[in-house]
Amino acid sequence: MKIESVIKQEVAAAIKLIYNQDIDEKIVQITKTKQEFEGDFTLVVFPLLKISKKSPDQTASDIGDYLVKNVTEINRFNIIKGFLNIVVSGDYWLSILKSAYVSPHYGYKKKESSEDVTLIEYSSPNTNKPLHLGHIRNNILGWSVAEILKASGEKVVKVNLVNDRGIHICKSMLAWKKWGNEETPEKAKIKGDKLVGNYYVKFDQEYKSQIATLVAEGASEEEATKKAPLIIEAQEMLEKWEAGDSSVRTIWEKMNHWVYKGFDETYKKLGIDFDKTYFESETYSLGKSVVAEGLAKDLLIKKSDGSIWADLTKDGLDEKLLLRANGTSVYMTQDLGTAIQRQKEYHFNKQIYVVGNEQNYHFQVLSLVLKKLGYSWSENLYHLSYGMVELPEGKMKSREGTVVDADELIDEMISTAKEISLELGKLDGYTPDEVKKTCKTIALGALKYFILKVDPKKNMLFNPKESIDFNGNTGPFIQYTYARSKSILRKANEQKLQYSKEIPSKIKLSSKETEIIKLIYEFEAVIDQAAKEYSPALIANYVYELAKEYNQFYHDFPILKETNSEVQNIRLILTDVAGEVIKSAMALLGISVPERM
RNA sequence: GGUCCGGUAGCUCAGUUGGAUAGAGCAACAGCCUUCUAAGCUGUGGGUCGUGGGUUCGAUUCCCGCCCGGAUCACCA
Repeated sequence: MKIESVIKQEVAAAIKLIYNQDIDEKIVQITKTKQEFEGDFTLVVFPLLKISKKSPDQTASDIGDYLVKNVTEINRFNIIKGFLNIVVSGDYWLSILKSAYVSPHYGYKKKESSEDVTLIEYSSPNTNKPLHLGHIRNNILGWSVAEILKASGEKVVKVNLVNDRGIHICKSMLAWKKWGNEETPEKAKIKGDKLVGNYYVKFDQEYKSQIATLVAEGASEEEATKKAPLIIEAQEMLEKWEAGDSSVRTIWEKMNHWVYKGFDETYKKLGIDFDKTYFESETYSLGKSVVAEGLAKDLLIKKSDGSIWADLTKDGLDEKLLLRANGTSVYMTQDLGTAIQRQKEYHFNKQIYVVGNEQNYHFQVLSLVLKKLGYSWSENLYHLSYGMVELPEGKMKSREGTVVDADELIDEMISTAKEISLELGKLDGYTPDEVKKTCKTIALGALKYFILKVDPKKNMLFNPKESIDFNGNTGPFIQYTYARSKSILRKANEQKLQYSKEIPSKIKLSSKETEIIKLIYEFEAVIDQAAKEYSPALIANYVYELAKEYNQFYHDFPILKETNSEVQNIRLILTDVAGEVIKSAMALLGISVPERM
């Protein structure tokens, strides 16, 4: 049992004995003791004063005496301003270190997978443009949350829903057909997604100039936007696509194929993957029957033009269109359909959508409509909403060319990592292959950590210059700490300082050592908390704390110079375990740690 | 205007179910390479936790009002 729980129980027992009262364990508040005071756990005694009818200090001292007498793990206590600081014995922490060391996963026990399935959808790209910085946040968030959930014992299915149809793809297709001269990624020597993106931009430029011409000829802006020949042609193309026109479908398949190849490269670079990929071209008509059913049951309303709506005014929202007058579905219809389909397919316990906060309203409506239609699991849908990534100059705008391309960013990070590493002489004696691998590891570590350490729901600022910072609270700092720990162990091995698995049961730990063991001890709880809050940021900030603590520790105590072999042994074991916990924690963020750097 | 989210040091961010003197990093300044790797360590300065009220022994945390910033309120996805 966790030591906190033991203390809680014993405090309750103490109150029963001393003040002869039964209490609700909830009012027993056990927190971690602040660094500047002596102790490991702190009992806040204020809530207990009503029961004890004594002064804070007297109450604390009564309970403290009882604890020391009755709990073997508790050595002593001190009282400061109504806070009872409890000192847990070094032997207890030693035993924690020992059990962590002999367990196969060091820091935490991998839990048995439960039967509950969690579906997590992320990435969900459009196929008309390459991935950018915003997608990176989405992708690594989704992937990391999936890993965290797995670590906390859930069964997770990672899905991607590719938006491969619609007017935006037709725009790229049309521009390619008109001005592309049968260009291919191979001929142009660029990634397929980039090529398709270029034609999307081309379309937009030509379209704008057509609008300008029309406006010059006296049309209103609104008219011109609708009447420009290009947009009409694109719409015709979409209709042909829907009708299954083979020539349009052929171009569509060809260009989408290019894009997928490009996306796969980017995903691979980022180190993310999916268990299943859905395509909107296959799901876009889903949900129609559900809407029809809802209408038949009078849960939805039909307007005079034939369009079908959900009335959400009672929930404080507006009416929401579910089916157009011409019978075609909209975004919401599809999402209703896919949610129901996935429920049938996976019987998921919950489904998480990793989608930007601009769609908060959409997901609010999705849940409500499903509920209205009688699906009780609608409350198990969770929108993991994340904020925008902003640049120092402001928001990313594709029109103004201020979008940060995912591939370019990664490449830039890699070359910067290389520059800095060379400058510091970190890569001396590396083979070209090792150089490449290490720089990639560091660059991705920097990028991923920089993004994941921020609370998802907050908008975040991405400063390209400052993000490639390897000092302080950064991925490379943590990687560096791990590499150092490995280096110590290697050295110890060379010097035949073979440390045994036998941990002496009685040895005095320094306060720094105890701090590190406490952090290791917390790891499992942190994972559970992070899983509950879908928060990689929690893991990130935890592992930083551990790395920092450890860095300070081995600065203060040159382990290999230690003359007492028992102390040296303990420190080497601590080094080993702390390193492995850092590695496990970073793995949950999708960040690998190098053996050397 | 309605709804949702944010506002903590000059900047980027933490802050556990309400607890002690609100914490890191960057930037600035001053030190530390004969240790295992200085991508590091130590120290100094920097705060009316947007603001005004309320609840409480105790509020950055919970409730209400206001101010500022963002998102959204499409027969786009």
